[in-house]
Amino acid sequence: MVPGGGRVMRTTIEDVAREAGVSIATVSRYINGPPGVVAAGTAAKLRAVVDRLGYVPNPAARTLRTGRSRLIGVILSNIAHPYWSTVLSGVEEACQRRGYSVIVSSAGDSAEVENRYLGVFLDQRVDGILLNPANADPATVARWATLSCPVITLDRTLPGLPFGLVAMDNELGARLAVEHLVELGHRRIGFLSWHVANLSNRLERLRGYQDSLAAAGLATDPSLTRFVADGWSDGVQQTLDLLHQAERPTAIVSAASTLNLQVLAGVKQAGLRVPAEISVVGYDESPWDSLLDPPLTTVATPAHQLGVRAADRLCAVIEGENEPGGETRLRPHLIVRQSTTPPRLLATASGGRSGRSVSVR
Amino acid sequence: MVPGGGRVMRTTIEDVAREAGVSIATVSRYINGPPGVVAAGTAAKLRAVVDRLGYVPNPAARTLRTGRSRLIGVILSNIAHPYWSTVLSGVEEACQRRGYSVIVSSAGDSAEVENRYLGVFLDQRVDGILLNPANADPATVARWATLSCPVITLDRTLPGLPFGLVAMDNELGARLAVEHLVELGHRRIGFLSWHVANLSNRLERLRGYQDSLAAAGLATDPSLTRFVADGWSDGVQQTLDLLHQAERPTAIVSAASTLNLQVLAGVKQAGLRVPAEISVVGYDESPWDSLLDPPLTTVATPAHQLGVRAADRLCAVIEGENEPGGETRLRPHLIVRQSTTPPRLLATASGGRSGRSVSVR
DNA sequence: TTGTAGGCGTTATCAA
DNA sequence: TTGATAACGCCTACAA
Repeated sequence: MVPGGGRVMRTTIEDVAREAGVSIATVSRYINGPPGVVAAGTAAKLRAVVDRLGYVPNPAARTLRTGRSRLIGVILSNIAHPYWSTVLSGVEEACQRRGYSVIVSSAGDSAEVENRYLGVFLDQRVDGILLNPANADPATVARWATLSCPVITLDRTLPGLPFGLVAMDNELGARLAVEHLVELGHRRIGFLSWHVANLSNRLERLRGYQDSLAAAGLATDPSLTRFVADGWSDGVQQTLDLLHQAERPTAIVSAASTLNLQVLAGVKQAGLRVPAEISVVGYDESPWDSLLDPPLTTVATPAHQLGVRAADRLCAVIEGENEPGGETRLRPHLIVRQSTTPPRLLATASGGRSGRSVSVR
Repeated sequence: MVPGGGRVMRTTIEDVAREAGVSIATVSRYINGPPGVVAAGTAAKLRAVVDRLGYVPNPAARTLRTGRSRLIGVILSNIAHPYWSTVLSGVEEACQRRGYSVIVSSAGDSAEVENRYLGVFLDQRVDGILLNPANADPATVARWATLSCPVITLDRTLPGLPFGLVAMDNELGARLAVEHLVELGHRRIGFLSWHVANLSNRLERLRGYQDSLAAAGLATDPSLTRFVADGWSDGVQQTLDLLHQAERPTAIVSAASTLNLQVLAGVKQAGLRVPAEISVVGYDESPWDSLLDPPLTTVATPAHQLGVRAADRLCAVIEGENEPGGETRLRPHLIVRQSTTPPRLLATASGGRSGRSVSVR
């Protein structure tokens, strides 16, 4: 049987060689070599033939021969989430620019699924991997450690592994939120985070919160920091708990985009109005933040840019232009909308909310 | 130079053959053939060796030989948009299940970019393509027509081409919206669509609107149907125009997820309250619809499911289980929230909004 | 500057 | 039931 089954036969390097009256080696050199390796006249002739025949090298043959596929594997926790789909669009844009194709997968924050995808990608001989790692157990770490292709992790580190990192400046993000609130006059500021679980990005935001409180001369009351378990209900519950304690906070910082709505729901259930009775700062910019009532003040992170930078770095490593390690940090900025205002005490004294509806972008 | 550069050499079919004391042909048969082609004893031995060595066939070599890559190309208008990222997650899920990998691209609704990606995908020898086609000029259509790999279009047809289609039932979607409003007592119902531009999905929604008006015995007043030009401002403007005419509608149907917010903005600019003074029905379910003020009544479309079905059909075609043509339609359903209510006249008579906050899901 | 030739890892034909 | 072997299309060391 003819290999290739019913598929149309594409033109090969041999067709070009025959048509141009040269050897296939010359064609290959013309295609891949630096300009000048083939004589000017030959090159001109080849250019014409390649154009006319529409020749494109067969990537499978090329991969087989060179061991490089020009494929990049991306493993994200959830491609349907706005944050990650934005990151992905950045990755795709950068890879396209550099001539790589992107294979995607959605691992749902499960180390096991992650591992399965890793296998698929390695089997496909991807040239590099972009990974937003789930919480890593030792077995997984061991597996990742033996990888022979470059990996760059997104958002978080994989502790103990020498991979490059492209992430947000999380300490800065938390600090921006806290400083904004402190400036407004808040003294008791709650902080809601997913269970830290040794994940670097969560640790950093927590540290940013604690450090900036300290810098402002405020004590950290442990009861103001809450860690939420996976799922929808616990975030709401923790927010309620936070608000039901004797001396309740006048503001809350949500430390993750996926917690913003839980915090807001908790505040609503507690019967408090935002921002009159409690200020709320969200994390990450979701497309609906400006549509909420009130529009949410939030720490905006450059997700698209993260994707671009990560892909660029990975391609550079693949092409030997760059060392694999090291970290790139992207700076978030604060978007002040209407969910934050001076705390009631001051608000009353100074005439209330009126001055706070300015939108800084 | 050794091919494969610094990459670790993976175990090949030859390693397995040597280790098991058989020929590579036997190994290949064991790997690919139907069970039973190799003797039971040999199979057992091979299973053990394959396991121990962790052998996985090199996809490049396989592709080179068979002409099949187990790669599927997906061209979407915008992977960062919630609708499309949800579709993509469905595609990815189904492909993963069937052992295919997904290459993504975001073409930004430009036929030119679409074409470039098409080239990239063909060069990569994808086994099939999933495409949400932009508005096609004849040249593009001609190019698509000559394709040798199966294509399934998403959401819209590419007129004149025999590709399979997986799309929503758009007529039904528009009908659900109109019937809901008619039931509430509305008689003048506006309809806002992007310029139809010969795109099948837009035409179908328009027809659904017109037909269901007719079925309800209502005349179609052309001034109630508005077509919006690309961009942000025109949708707002058209909504204003619609509302400023002498006998203004009591309800508006937005015919595209990307128009929902423009309609809402226009209504706001016109100084009308939703739903007291005007009812609004949106299209597609965006994650923020339930967070809007008021929460938006909307025609929800099964985006994830669309991706799953499209990928499944494409894989089936690739594997010869299925004919390439034909269409699959997915049924939307209406989610009634609080942006729709009986028109003022009736509302006053019957006690107003109170009864309408039931959420049907 | 160009050509010859070997081999990358598979699958599939043919013969045994 | 198995083995030997010829491609698949390309890149590159080596020779000319």
